[in-house]
Amino acid sequence: MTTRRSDALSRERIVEATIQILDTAGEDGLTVRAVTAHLATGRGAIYHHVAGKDDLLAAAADGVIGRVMAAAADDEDPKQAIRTLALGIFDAIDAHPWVGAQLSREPLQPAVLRIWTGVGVRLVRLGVRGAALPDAGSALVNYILGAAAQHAAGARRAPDATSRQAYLDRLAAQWAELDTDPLVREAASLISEHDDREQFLAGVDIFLAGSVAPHDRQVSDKTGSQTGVIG
Amino acid sequence: MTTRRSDALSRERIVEATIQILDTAGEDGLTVRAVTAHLATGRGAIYHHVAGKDDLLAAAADGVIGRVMAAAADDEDPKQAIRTLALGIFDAIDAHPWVGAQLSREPLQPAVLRIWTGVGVRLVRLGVRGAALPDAGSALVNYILGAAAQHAAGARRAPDATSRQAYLDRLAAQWAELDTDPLVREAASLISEHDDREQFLAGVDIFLAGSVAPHDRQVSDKTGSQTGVIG
DNA sequence: ACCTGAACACCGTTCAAGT
DNA sequence: ACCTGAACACCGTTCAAGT
Repeated sequence: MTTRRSDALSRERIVEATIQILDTAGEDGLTVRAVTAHLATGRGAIYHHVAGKDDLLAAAADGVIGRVMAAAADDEDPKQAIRTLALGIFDAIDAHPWVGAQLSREPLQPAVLRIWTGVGVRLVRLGVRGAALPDAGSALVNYILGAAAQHAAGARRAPDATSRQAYLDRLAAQWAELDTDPLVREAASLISEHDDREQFLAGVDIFLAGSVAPHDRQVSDKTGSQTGVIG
Repeated sequence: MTTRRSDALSRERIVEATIQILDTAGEDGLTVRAVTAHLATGRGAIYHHVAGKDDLLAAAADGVIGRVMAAAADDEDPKQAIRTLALGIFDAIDAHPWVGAQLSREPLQPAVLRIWTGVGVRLVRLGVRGAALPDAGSALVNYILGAAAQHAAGARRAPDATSRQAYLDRLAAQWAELDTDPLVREAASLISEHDDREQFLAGVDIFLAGSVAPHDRQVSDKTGSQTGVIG
């Protein structure tokens, strides 16, 4: 009674099925049983093509991010190019919330390396050089990944506009309750009016401004004592 | 043969046991069975005091972050106060890597609200006001959470100095392979020499520089079309 | 009211048996 | 070489029965 298989199994077809299931049923809905049922095969069949569930999730995220990076138009203005890239990642995670959680799970996965590279080349074009490049790169990448994960988690809990509003009101109320400072309370009231995408872009601009501005770094001796030097 | 219970069960004792298990056995080692065995009670006993495993993880993370926020010394210089707070969170996540993953999972959880508040009050003290406050706050919070999650994930995979070095070499090699730009390759070679804690602080300083510097924000009409206005 | 632990409805992964 | 699906070793959560 299951749909008959038309093609042989392959890593690509398995990953494609995984993305479809994640988009439809969410992260909790991704089970090996669901994937193999979708492909009309036995539960153990996929283990000939993928290492396991972790590999499956990383490959699915790379499928989504890979398309974004390939499609990202490269503006002549390097700042604008970085904004476009960041927004592309944001929109992709908005459309596929499970990617947001996945990118925070493993720094070495292909999708994250793609983002590092995309950000890296554009920062070079912006004129960032030497030791400032890894610093600015990690700042921007970590901000993008952090914001995307938080937005995706929020989108997962409150998918439609009404529940989103209720969610934000609850957040604003809780926050206002925590602090009596009138300025903080005012900021809390602004939460329910904000647009996630706008706010995300505002953060990108803050990091861009900070990356080109000369900043008063303190000497490293004073702060880098606990973890110490590696090796 | 199990150790006899000396006290009655309570939410605090359950959360304390959860933190101990997470620190010892990692996130994969946290099972309801492990918690109840540690407390020498039946598997279903904890459900009288906590909602479930999600609640348990959120409460454990709040336990760790709550202590950090309470202990964070408040420097008179508002920039230094922000650096101290960020480093406190970073160090806590370095010591308890599972917290890094947990904070990215749910924006409304107590631990994340604590961080929002701590960052918010210090930004006000720095002179950030009005609409710039939520923008700067979300930028900093999302950067802290993103960087902490990435660092924690790396620390989980490579706990000691030797495996960390091998890990970074592999990352640098993969990155250099992806791009032929000599400047990017040079940046990739710098990866294996960097210190995570130093780089984290450099990112905080970039953010601080960008928050006080006037930056060339573009008009919102041009970018905020997809998600649209809420409500 | 709180605790117990068997039972339930699931998981990911393995592996002998087939093609 | 690839696929099948039963079997294995786990999960989180529920709930009748006890105290």
